[in-house]
Amino acid sequence: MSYTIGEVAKMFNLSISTLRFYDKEGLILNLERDSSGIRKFNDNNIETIRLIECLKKADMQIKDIKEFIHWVSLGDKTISKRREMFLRQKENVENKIRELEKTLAMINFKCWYYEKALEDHTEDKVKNIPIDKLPEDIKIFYNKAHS
Amino acid sequence: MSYTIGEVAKMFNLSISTLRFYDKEGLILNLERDSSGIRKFNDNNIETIRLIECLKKADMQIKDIKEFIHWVSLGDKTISKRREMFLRQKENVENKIRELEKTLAMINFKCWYYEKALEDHTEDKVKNIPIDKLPEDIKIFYNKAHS
DNA sequence: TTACTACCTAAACTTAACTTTAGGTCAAGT
DNA sequence: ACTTGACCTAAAGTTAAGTTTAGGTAGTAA
Repeated sequence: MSYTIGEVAKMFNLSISTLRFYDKEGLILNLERDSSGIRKFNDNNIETIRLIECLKKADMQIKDIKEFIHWVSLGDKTISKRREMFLRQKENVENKIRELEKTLAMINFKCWYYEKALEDHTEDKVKNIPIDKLPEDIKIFYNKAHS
Repeated sequence: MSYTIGEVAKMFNLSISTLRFYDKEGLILNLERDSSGIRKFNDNNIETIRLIECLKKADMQIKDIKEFIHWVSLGDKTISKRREMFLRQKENVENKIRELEKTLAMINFKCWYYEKALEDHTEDKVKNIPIDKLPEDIKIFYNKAHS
């Protein structure tokens, strides 16, 4: 199975120029072309793009993804390096999830706060509720957001 | 209680120039100065910075945070707008967490993959295991990453 | 008095990750 | 024959979010 750049762009919701940019950066190993120079993406290339998207979500930089791809091209002698990279990224993403859960707690607190302000037609009342007088479930959000 | 810019920078692990940049952008309302022009951050300003950091983690842009802060300055008549903004951000962050959980599944799969490759001293064996022959717990990672 | 540290401003610079532009090829349809 | 649409390249441009630079003030410590 092989795909054109336009098909792949739609598949991943990336722009065509982004895919060309990844290719130019050397992120997509063994990307073949037809006789007139048009890129033909195979399933392996698709998996690479899925991986790139994954590593981008983990906030890895292109230059580091590039380095990883280079290790792949060096074969079995870099297995250990690559494993360590993924172990680091695992930590990374786990931390990021924890951070986002704190962020969500802050946002949940604010949602409650503005719900209350909307009921009261003013912010003044809810603003002055001391922390220990907050409803128990809301106090949990507040404390998580400030931890 | 009031704090210098250096103290606040340490408190949030931000650079001093970042805090000045936020101030210049108008993100910190009612930030006072002493007689020689030195910024004095009060508890309210500190809460604002905590909020900015939270909204940044939700991937909100400075210009949108600025808009929100502007709404705050307009008082009670913008309560509804502000509430809607937090409701959108809640969706946003929840999606982000779901995405990161998918990312984590991919990374967990890769960790297993390279663990196996390390045992085998080669990638060749693990690379050729068909999806339906993967250990059940690993198949879960694989499927989640490809969902 | 001089040195040090922490603060200040305005403006120029940086960086990553694309995106846009300008100009071109190629196959298919009318 | 010609137009359309999808592809191509190299190179310049964009954008956000800071960071750095250059030059200055103010309080303290030896």
